[in-house]
Amino acid sequence: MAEVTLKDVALASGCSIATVSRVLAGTRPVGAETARTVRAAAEALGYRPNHVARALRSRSTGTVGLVLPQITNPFFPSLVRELEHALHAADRAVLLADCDDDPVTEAARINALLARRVDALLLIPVDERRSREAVATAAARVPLVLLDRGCGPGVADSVAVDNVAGMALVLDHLAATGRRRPCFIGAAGTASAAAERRAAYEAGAAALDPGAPGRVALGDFSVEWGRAAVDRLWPSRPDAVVCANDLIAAGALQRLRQLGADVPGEVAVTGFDDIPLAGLADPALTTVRQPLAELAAEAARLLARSPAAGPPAARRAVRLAPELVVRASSAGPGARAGEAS
Amino acid sequence: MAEVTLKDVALASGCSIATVSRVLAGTRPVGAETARTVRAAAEALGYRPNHVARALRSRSTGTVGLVLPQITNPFFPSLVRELEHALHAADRAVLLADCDDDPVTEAARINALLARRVDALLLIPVDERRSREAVATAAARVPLVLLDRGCGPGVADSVAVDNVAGMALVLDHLAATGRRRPCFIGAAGTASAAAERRAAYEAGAAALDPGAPGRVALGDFSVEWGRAAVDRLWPSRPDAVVCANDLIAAGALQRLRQLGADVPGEVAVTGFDDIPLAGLADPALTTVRQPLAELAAEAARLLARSPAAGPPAARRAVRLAPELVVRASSAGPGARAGEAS
DNA sequence: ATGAGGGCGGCAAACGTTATCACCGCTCAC
DNA sequence: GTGAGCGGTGATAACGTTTGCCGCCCTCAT
Repeated sequence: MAEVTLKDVALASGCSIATVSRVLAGTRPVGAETARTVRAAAEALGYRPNHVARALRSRSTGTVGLVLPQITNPFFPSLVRELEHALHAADRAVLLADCDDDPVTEAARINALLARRVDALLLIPVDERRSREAVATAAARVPLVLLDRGCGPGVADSVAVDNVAGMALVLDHLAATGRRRPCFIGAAGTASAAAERRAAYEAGAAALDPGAPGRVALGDFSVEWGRAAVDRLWPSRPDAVVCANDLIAAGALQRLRQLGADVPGEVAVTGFDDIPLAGLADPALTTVRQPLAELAAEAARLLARSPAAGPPAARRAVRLAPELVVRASSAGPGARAGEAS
Repeated sequence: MAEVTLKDVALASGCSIATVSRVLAGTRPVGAETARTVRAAAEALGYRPNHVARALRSRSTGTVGLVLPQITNPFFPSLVRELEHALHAADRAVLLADCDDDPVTEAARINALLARRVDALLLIPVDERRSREAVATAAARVPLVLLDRGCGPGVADSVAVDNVAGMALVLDHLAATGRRRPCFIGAAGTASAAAERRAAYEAGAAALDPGAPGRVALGDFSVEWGRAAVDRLWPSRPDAVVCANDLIAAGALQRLRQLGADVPGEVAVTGFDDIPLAGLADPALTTVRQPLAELAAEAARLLARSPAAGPPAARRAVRLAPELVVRASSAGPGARAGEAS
């Protein structure tokens, strides 16, 4: 039951510790015969390498920290899943940290992870501005990749969905299905997702109808705000409600139904992110799906880069193309509610 | 920028490495004057202890593995959040592993975590039977606490909600609001949550109405099954549909509405777990809330115990009391749909 | 005065690996 | 025939801590 170490295997296979290490780690070529003997001995003794010792010596823990604002935000679990799988495939373990949507605990968690000597950090910043300092200092110590949301220019590498393209998909779809009077429920603040989606809507809607690009209401990314915004926007009778994410859309949908509006007959509703809830809403929500697996793969790839790599200008910002998922909530204006599905 | 170690601090403060270690770790009493000097030096140099070296020497990484079936299951994120917080409060980092609902990858992840020398394992087993072996061997190596679901008797300590009590709360509530012809949509299989909730329903319903304890349909814990089960059960016109979890209930609700049933006027629907979706459903779902924070705290507490602690008989199985959350989906039979809220 | 005891502090040995260096024996080319 | 080159191997020094043990000095009781 005692822990079997390299020394034991060396003893049992009649060669030196160094050789055993080389065989097992494959660091350097080693004689075929010796290799076989060593492997047999290791197997027989049930040797399991000690990652801690390895980490101490090689100065690399094979561990990456994953820091996110709130795991309970329904958009994150799917992303976390993809990240976990991508990283595990690269033999890296994931140290999870939940920030409670608070920049202060975020900084604390980052430090805790750094103290644990993570090889790299994957981070979804809580706030564009208030996360910046902690992120910047962390980025100076380990490779760091920003996910989903940005954090100011040149702070670190980042990978996210192309919000502008996504919003364009939505507007094109609405235009193609005959909607002419859209409005937008978005989120205030400078967070990249909020700002980009908002700007993209305004640009796209203006192109759609130069005369009246539709009203815009700004709150936060929540169901409650979706409900409240509908109360504000519905009186002007838009024929499409474009929402900055699925939570807002879920709230909007709920309130519209309570108000007796016919979705999608009278008004279409669209979301963004394609969280699991989107397919379950009634009517099912048309939305923009993020390429989660690709985002994760790209993030994992970026992580391989060196820590203080070059000047800030050298930061990369990867943007991946989203996909439109058309569901019942945006069926043609003539359609009656519930007709789809 | 080079890493500052105990040696540097020792040099700067004019005492030995051992003393510095003792001051910083508080292992043994040390002179007040010396302590101050050391602390000042450490502060000045920006010393940050190396957890890896510490782990190697002290044979404890301060890390626990969290293994779960599928982070995308909407019940888990809230639980993960509580666990992360509870563990962080105890200065332990969380290594996350997602099993894709597959016992084989589950075993692989457990081994990977063990190789990383986690101090303990927190595990939500994928399957009552097929997870058993991997769990048992893991439990022999480190303290292991089973969460939410059991895994056979005496395999490891476990902490979960009291499913029987929860189901009783639901049935009492339904009886009190005049429902007399309940039915149950549950999950097949031996998983503890499925089996316990099913058994509890049967016992409770039989007590409610000895003549006809209501029909039971068994599938899995999914929205799709909820929809399908309603098709099977609705023809017999129950006045309450008791679901084994919220996903099933969401599906049932959706299908019932499609069929034109009046919820809750004609038929009440209840769920279990109180996932975020429950409050968003329409009508909002009456359900049983799990005491997540308490579950997490209890799990963290149990983790402190020793590894191969005593005979299997000594395993503890903590059960915590749930809470009934009454929402619109089970308002009195006389109520019209949408009247609540 | 002297021995016992206790509070502090230092030395050095682990912990289990990987990395550096040297060495050995062989082949090949000159 | 000898030196260079090279694949394979072994000693051994790190990596940064914690910790057991010893020794110092000061105090107090005898």
